[in-house]
Amino acid sequence: MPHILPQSFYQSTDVVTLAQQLLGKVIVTNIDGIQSSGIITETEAYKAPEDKASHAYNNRRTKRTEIMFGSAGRAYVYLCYGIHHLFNVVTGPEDHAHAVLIRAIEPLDNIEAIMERRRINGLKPQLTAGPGVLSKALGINTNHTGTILFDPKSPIQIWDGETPTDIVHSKRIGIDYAEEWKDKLWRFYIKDSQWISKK
DNA sequence: CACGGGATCGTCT
DNA sequence: GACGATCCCGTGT
Repeated sequence: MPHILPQSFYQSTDVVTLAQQLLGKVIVTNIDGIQSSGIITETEAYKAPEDKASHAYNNRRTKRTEIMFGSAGRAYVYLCYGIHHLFNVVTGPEDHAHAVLIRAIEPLDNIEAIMERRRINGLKPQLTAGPGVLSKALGINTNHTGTILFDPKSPIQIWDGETPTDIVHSKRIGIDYAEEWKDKLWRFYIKDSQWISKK
């Protein structure tokens, strides 16, 4: 039987390994009375304070980044380019501003609702492959920042799933400004999946 | 299929 | 006042 991931899952100090372990897990949302879910197929690790690609680089604490310094297993959702809501999982002990950006999912339950939210009719990668579109597909927005992911009563939860056999490691997307940190192979995706934002 | 650019707004300087 | 941890659509090949 599948079970919800406990808070202890998120508490590891090794965010790079956690990003890989999240592949195959299942995000379940219960938002506006509609339940839907998807299998995580692509992730990226962000490791403040040293990681220049992280919003919390150099332990920069602002109203926006504060949640990343809190306890593990909560959602960090922020607005990107004024349009897209990007969903992250906060990991590590308190005061370690680690997070995993979820970049793509494979639609699982209530695909009708997912297609309706996306205004796309058809099961193709553009439906849920990409950090902005997966949030839209599951109904996630910035108001969900702080949501506890290990509570079955929460609007966003993450459940156990099938562990993938082959994982591809690659550079993170869209962080060219991060100098030496831009070349870290901290983006991970399931090799055989078609639900990937970019090969 | 590769590219180039516009959309759009909260956040931080 | 500038700029994104993006996406989509238009153009040209």
